[in-house]
Amino acid sequence: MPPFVQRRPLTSLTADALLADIREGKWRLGQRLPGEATLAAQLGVGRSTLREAIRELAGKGVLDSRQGAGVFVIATDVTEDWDAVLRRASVGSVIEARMAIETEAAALAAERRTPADLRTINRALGARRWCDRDATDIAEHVDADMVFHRAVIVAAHNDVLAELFDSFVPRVRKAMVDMLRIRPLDSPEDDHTAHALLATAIADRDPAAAAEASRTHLTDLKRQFT
Amino acid sequence: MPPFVQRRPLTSLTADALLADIREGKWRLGQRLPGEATLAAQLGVGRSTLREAIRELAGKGVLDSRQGAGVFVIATDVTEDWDAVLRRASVGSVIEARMAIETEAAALAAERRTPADLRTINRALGARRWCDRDATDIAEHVDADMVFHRAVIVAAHNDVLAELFDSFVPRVRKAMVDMLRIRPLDSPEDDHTAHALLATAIADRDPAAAAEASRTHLTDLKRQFT
DNA sequence: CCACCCCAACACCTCAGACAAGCGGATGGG
DNA sequence: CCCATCCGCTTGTCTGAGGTGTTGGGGTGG
Repeated sequence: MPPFVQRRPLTSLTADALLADIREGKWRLGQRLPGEATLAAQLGVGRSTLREAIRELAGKGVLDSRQGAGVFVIATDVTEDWDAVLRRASVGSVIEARMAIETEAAALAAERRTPADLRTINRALGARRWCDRDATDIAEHVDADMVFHRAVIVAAHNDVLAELFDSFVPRVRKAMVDMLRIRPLDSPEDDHTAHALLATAIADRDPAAAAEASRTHLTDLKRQFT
Repeated sequence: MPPFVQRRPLTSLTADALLADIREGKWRLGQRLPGEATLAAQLGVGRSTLREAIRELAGKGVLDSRQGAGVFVIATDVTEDWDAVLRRASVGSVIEARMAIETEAAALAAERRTPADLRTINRALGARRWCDRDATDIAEHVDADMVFHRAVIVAAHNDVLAELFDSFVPRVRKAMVDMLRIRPLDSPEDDHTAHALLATAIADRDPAAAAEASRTHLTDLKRQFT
């Protein structure tokens, strides 16, 4: 019997069916799915179609297929959209989270920074200062600031912290641009000094000072937002 | 660290190659990609392989293919699946990130905790102790531990930190269960004392002590994993 | 009895080819 | 100028074949 008319590709429908089965616990977390041939026959689709459906779920992080072993469930649900959380949260909450990440990263960076990391940080610091004095575009200021902070995070050599920071960038960037448009920094010179202090602490391999410098800077930042 | 180059399915490599091309702007947002046959020839892979790579990127929300029309770029960057990052990251990195979040949250909790928060924390602490002494299932121990730590995070009254912690739970939970199965805690009593110390610091509204207690506990934890 | 090695069955991976289904521009009639 | 139709190109789906990696069981030596 030919299938009913369907506007959506069979691949997509198959992926939905599989996800529904996984959600209702037909196959548990970490468990192996039936073989391609078996599953394709059960669902009444061709092997290619099933394979593409599996790929789609693999892209979503639900399935993982290992050659020779089988296809395994690695998540029972699609993860919540992280951007949505950040949009919903207040600026204060985001800065607090940023403080948690950046102070820790600053301390780690002081311990782990390589000469190359140091060069990147100092170059970013220089660009940042140049922007402070000459550039007129506020967005450019903020971007230069982000580049510097990201260089610090990278020097910590921790992928999780780096990824967290990257998630925060768009939200923080927008908030900072909006704020600076309304009320510019009281003292650009002090702002630069705070950043230079952080860079120096990292160069000196002084974790405590680096964390301290990062914390005071972000505390000031938060005060401006409230 | 795992080997830098490891045998990966051609499908996955192809998906990465496409994503790299998109990121560097070879094809712009909303633009149509070359036809499957053309692209497959260019990349030197079979059409099925290319199709599965496209399907994988479609699952990530980067590409969208419409029958008869072509394949289109619908996002130039992939909001990296958070779970995927945590799976790929080392346990050490995850614990370091956890340290960043929990020490900050502990300090905030000490300032903001309500009487209700305190009750929840103490109840979780009690359940945790009970598990230490009577329960036999390792997973039950770990779950009780997670409940306690989550109660602390909730007391910080910061949605972003709470959401971050929740993202970490599955990964950390699995790692802890695996580890405890191989090598149980040296001293369950000391472990309980460390947690009780944290609860007391929060009750006393002492941010520095709370952060300190949280940090020492997680440092010990990290030591066991390395 | 245990530890180790070997191998065959099984699983996914990759390719090639064929035909169906759908979109979009070109075409030609009104 | 408008619109219905046609045709070329694109993706969708299926099938069959051969390749590669994993796993677990049986045989062997200690």
